[in-house]
Formats: sequence, C-alpha cells, structure tokens
Amino acid sequence: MANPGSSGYPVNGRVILHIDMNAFYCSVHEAVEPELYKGKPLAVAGSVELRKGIVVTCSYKARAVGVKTGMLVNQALRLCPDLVLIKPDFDLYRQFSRRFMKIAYEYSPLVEPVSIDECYVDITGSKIFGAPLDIAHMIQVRIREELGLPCSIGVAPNKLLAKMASDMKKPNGISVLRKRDVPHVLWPRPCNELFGIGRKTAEKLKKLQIHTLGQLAKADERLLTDRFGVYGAHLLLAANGEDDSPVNPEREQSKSIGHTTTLPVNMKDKHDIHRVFLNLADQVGRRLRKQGLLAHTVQITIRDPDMKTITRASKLPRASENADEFYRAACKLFDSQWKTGEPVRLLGITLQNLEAKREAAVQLDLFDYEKQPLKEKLNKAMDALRDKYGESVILTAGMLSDDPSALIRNSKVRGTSLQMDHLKLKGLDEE
DNA sequence: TCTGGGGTCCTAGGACCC
DNA sequence: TCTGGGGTCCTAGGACCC
Repeated sequence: MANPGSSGYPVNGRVILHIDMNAFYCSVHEAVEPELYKGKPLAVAGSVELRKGIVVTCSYKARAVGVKTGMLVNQALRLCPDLVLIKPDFDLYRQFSRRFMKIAYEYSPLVEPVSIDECYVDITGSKIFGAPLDIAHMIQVRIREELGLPCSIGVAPNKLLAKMASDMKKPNGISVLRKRDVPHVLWPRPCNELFGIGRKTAEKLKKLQIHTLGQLAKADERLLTDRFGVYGAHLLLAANGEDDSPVNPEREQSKSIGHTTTLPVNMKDKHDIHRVFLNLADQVGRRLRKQGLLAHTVQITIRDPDMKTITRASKLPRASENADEFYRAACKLFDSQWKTGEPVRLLGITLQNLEAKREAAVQLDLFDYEKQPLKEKLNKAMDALRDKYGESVILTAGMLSDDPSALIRNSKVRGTSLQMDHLKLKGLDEE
C-alpha cells in the first residue's frame, strides 16, 4: 500500500476484507445449543448412519487431538472417544450465514458472498467507520457478541491476498497481507497453498520443476501458458499477489440448487430408486420456491459402488418450480441410463439454469392455464406448513414407505407422523 | 483408509441454424 | 450434391473450493 499513513487507507488502490467463519457448522451448533455442545469436541458428520460417514467439519477441540475434515467417523472416534457427532442442518447454517453477512453489510454495500461461511467486503470507501484494522476488529467483535460465532479476517489490497490473510491466523485472528509481504510470506510455501491450485494442478506444476510459489512467481510465462492456457497467465499473476477482480455484490442469486445422498445401502430396485428421486425432487423444489426461482434444467447424478460418477441433464419444456416435474424428469433420465440390476451408491438431483420467478415470462399453454394456479396454491400451502411445523409435517405418498430411502429425508419422520392429519387440515384452512 | 454434500467455473463436442 | 465458417444451445465431465 502506498504510504497508508495513520488512516491505513492507500492513496490509490483498494482495501478488501475477507471474513472466514471458523469451524462454521460446529460453531453454529455451539451457539444455538451451548448447554449441549459448548467446549466439547464436536464433529458434524454425514446424515447417513447405516454407512460409515466422514467428518464434514470439526471443532478446534477435536482438531487438537488430530480429528480432521474428510476423516472417517470411525477413525475420528478412535482418536477422540468422547467426540460428539452432530447431523448437519443446512437451513440453520444458511440462516446464520445471512446474519453475519448482514453485519458486514453495515460497513460497506460491497459484500460478496463466496460460500456459506465466507465473504469479501470492499471497505475502500468506508473511512468514516475508522481505519481498516478497526473496521475488521468491530466486525469480528459484533459477530462474536451478536451471533456467538468466531471468525478470522484478512485485510489486503485485493481479494486473493485477503483470502490468504484470513487463513493465516485461526481462530479469531485478524491478519494483514500487503503486496510487499508476498516474497517472504507466500513464496516459501508449496504451490497447492495458493487459492485455486488443487492437487491436480500442483502435480502438473511439479512436473515442470515448480514446487514453491516463489518458483511459480518467477516461472516463464510461455511455459505456463503452453501448459495451462489462459489459466497459466492467471497463475503467474496470482503467485505474485496480483488480483484485480472486483468485489461483486451481485452474486446473490444461486446458479444451481442440488441435493445428493449416499444411500444407506447400495440399491438395485428401480422402485426404491424412484422413491429416492421423489424425495430429492421434493427437497430441491422446496428450496427453489423459497428463493423465488424457476428451473429450466434438471440434472441427475448417479454414483456406482466403485465411486464412478456420471451426470445426465435434460431441459424442461418450460421453467418450473414443481417437484413432480423434477421427479418425472429425473426418473426418465435415470431409466434411459441405467442397466437393470446395476447397484447404485449415490443419487442426486440438481436444478440448473435458474431464473427469478418475478422476471420469468411464464408461458402457459391453454391446457395448463386452468390448473397451474391451483398447483401454485398447493405448493404455497405445503411450504407454509413446513415453515411452521418443520420439514417432516407433510410427505408425499411415495415417501411414506417403510423402506430405508424414506429415512434419508429426515429422521424425525416417525416422531411427527401421528400429528400429520391434524396439521394438514389446520394449515390448509389458513390458506 | 476407501472416501459427504453443497456449490462455481471452464472446456469441449455435437446439433442446429444461417 | 457438396462445400465453408460463425454462432448458439445443450450436454457431459473435470477441477476446485468449503
């Protein structure tokens, strides 16, 4: 930064924060139910009990004894016998995600959500709130006091360095990374520590005798572009700490909404498999409607027991928000692909090509003109019910079997099914 | 050791149209 | 009947991230 002086703001250039929530899922559970979880070694692990799951996130207490993300639950329990396992609750995480980003938004309108637990904030114009470090500190304190959640914040002249900075001190850290720090902080590190370089790219770089970020920063541009195309030029800039991409607050609309589930046991029966799709279609449909969107494309994912994964997609005749249309499209795709008797390990439905319902020119043909509004009302009624009473209040007929696939949806099914008729009637009357 | 579930972005080929 | 080239849409898969 060019002579930041006492203000901490550069004469030219930007000030970017990267806010990274620490052990987000576990921290949320700790904040919501401290009496159950506070100070204990925690792990959020996959929702399927009948198969060995893996650790999605774990608390720092668990990390201290060697538990890591991606580890098998069994293995984690051997390392940490008193590990508390928690099922993921993505609705809850999304709710807390919105709340911490709202706090950031009070300091600048330029907030870009990157994922559920991190965002960039461009505070170049936020001088009235104080120096960059003061703002970072205020945001961190407010997130801790108002939401009960820890976070790390990186302060830098661009997004890339802010992201690297927030990673340097966890939990509860605030780190500054300037351009001039790049040679001594970044360059000694291996390539895969740069955001955007994964295992595959790191391996390819190794073959070019490029092992550290310093070597990458000084590599021949021709060599990189020959090997990686446009991406090569980007790599060179990134290793030098250069990144001029803007903080883009216009990213709030999802590009896709999907659900996948690893089945409790490998499935071979078409009807069982279709039931799982009904379940998945119902869940993605509900999330789609919650966001006021329509989908043009339905994609299914099929994984076999050897982990070989394929996707198949098809475009709907017109944009839709109805689970039954997603369900039918998914089954059709599956049936056209699947050879009878082949075992399946995982199934998924992802809705793509999304469009805001408000802006959609909904084209109703004559035949559908009458029944369309009715279906919409029914969707609304069911969604309202579930907002009020929880996900498992209403189930479509196909989900009410005693086969294992019905349990994937929600383990609370059995507990609430008795109240179903009562709630169903009450909710519909209100509509 | 035998691998979850949520995403984004990019590439590439084939179909189709002009 | 054979020919070129550009553009768009759709689909499949790979790499990456959290």
